[in-house]
Amino acid sequence: MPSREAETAAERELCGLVNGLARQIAEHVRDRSARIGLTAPQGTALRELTGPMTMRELAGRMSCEPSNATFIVDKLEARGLIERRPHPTDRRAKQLVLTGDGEALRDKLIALLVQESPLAGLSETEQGVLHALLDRAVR
Amino acid sequence: MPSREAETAAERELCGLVNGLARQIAEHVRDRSARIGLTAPQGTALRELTGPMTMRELAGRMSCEPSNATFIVDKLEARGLIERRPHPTDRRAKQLVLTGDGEALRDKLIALLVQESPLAGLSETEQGVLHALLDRAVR
DNA sequence: CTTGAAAGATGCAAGCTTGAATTATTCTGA
DNA sequence: TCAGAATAATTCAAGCTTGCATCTTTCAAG
Repeated sequence: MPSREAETAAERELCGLVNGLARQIAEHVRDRSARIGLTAPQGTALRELTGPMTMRELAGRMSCEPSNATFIVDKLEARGLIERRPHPTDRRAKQLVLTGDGEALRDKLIALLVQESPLAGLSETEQGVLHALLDRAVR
Repeated sequence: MPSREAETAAERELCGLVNGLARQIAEHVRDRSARIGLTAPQGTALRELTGPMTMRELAGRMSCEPSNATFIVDKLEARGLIERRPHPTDRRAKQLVLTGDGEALRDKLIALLVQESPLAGLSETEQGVLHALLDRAVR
């Protein structure tokens, strides 16, 4: 039976590993986004725009504050990749919609992101186990 | 056998989970650091200062750029928690050493960080499996 | 020895992120 | 109905992070 001390040390190491992997993933997104002239957060936003959604929904998917989503969407809108439309049923909200250019660039980005994913080192079964564990951890 | 498409979708979801957990860990550090009057990066630096080390080594442990480590160490030094000493064998480098106050505050922080860790939801065996998987992934 | 490449640390500009207001709109209960 | 709470989005200031340029010191090949 490991000591309490060794236990917490292992836990801290585990945190380090999680952060390291997250960092690697972020680096991957940054690299691929740069190839199409976008910053990492801009690329993340484009990736998460799987369909029309509100600012808040996008912020949730990007795991960032709504005010930050505003900042990033401003950039994408200025580039003509996104449109901010009035929400059909809630006048408080905006509905984000990709333009034609936005759609095209998103397809390109997705294709780039698939290549050499940081998780490629794990088999499909391993990814399944990892998924289950993380699901339980973040609960 | 899952389609290529479903496969990449699962992979993307997995990335989201990793980021989510990393975020939760960061939030935990931010919260505990705040209780002793430090920001999250300052707390991380204090936690990683397990002994005398160079700026570069600290940056490596914190997974950040050396220039950022400079910024953060400036703050901790101004607070009297850290000292920058000349490195004993390499005149290019600095040796970071905790002051008495620094040691005391670090102990307090470690004790706080142990409580209700985001990974507490996982059993010890599960943490072991997770550790092995992440190790393979970040390789 | 000496010259050039590399490594440690820092300064700075630019961009990212957060948290705390602010405004507009919707929801809820009396 | 209507006042108050809650929600969507935005603005702004302050702090964080990165990348690049610079300086100093060390290393390595000739």
